[in-house]
Amino acid sequence: MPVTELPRKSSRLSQSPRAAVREAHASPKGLQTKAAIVDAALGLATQIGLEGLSIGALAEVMHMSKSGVFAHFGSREELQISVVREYHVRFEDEVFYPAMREPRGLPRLRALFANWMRRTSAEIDSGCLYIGGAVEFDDRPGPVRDELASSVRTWLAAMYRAVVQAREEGHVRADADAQQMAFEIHGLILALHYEARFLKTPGSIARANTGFDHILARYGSDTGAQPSRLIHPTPGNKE
Amino acid sequence: MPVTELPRKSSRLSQSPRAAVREAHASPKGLQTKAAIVDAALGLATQIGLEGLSIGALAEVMHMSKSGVFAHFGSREELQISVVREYHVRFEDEVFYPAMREPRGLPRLRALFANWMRRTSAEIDSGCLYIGGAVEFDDRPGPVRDELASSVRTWLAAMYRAVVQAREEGHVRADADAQQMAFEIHGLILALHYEARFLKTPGSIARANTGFDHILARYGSDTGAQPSRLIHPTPGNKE
DNA sequence: TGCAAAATAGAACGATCGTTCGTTTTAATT
DNA sequence: AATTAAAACGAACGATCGTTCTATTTTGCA
Repeated sequence: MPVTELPRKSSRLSQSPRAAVREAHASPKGLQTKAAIVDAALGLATQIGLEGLSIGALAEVMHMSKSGVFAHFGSREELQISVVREYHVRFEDEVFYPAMREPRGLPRLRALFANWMRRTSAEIDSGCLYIGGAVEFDDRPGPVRDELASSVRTWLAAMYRAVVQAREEGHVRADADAQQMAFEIHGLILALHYEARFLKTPGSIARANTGFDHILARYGSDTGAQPSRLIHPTPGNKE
Repeated sequence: MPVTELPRKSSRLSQSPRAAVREAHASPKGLQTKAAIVDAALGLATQIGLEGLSIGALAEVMHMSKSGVFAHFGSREELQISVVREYHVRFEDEVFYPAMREPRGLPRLRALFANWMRRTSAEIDSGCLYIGGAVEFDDRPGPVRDELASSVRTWLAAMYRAVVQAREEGHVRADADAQQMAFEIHGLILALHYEARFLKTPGSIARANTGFDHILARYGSDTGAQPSRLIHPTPGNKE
């Protein structure tokens, strides 16, 4: 299974030709307000979903006319794609790149999960676009779904790679199934989002952290398996 | 934390007064077509979501007029609630009650998970209302959200109860945290739904089953921890 | 078989949606 | 300061939404 490296500025480089042409003729002011629109759109989309995101509501938030907002994207679909790309960039900056400063192996894997947890915990109020978008575009083919799936796969591949490296470093058992381990970790994040955001079950954050410890204990090499504490323990885990 | 028993005919008994009055004057034919409408609506809702469910599309599927369909419910919201109730009833019949025939403790817990897995596997094509609805009604208060959350909580409480009973029977460690165990199991189902339905990752079903074995191995009492095989192994787990 | 009631149809409503078009205002450049 | 292009506006479009109303058909019961 091929796992590609997360490119630093992939979001900007991989834009559709249409948007690229559009921005080639754009003036600084245009780019600035477009960025502001995308920012507001991201805020709306994480709350009411990518499908619920309407240009009318977005225009109202921006104190602009519908057509004024619309002109920056050319279609609602292009707006949705821009929102997904923006989310992807922020996710990278907040979760992926900071963890890359940790040494390969268990420290980096811990940092990836800790950062992921911190972001998901914050998203208990706002909502996660990768989770919400997955449900909305389950069986709705098209460029928005492709963009979403591509972003998520890139992130999960990074997680998988960290597990493989931890195995190479001898921090997890040599016979550990990296895909299996990444799958179980993914489940913890999803359960946290579901139970904390929808059901509002108290203690979900602590349970996700504990679940990660359990996974590490299971797959940890018999030699250097510390009692496993998170790099950056989130304050307020007890509730 | 109180865990209530799943009442056998709760769905019929707990209907809103408005719908109850309506059906008090209903003729057999009316109830019959209403059931058919709810059935079709459930099919649509699992695919495009409860929010995407429109009366117009539903009427087209039913070969009826919009107003004809509408009259059975009085509002779109009441239709959505009916769909959630129907989903709840089917979930009970398919997942919960069959497992109750298994003896308390580990066998029943295994059966609950196996049935849950079987249903979620089938829903890779159709979609799960409990998962999709949770995302759609994350922060959208109202009776639909209440109905959804109530149903899910009832089911998760049943799962929790099975874990507690397995602990009482000595099938899992006496110091095991039942809420924690139920949380981790829930995560496996969510990861399966996400990776199989949205990302179409091969092997997800097998990974969910393996994850359950890992959880049982972790929490299993040192005495009677069999190598853990599922009651009803789903055919085609390898892919 | 006749009669009342329930079930369904059909048309129309106000609202909102994404989108288009022509115009006007604003910004960037010479 | 003048010129040109980009940005924003405002009105309107066709479509679809949930809902309401009245009329018609169908059903269940005496």
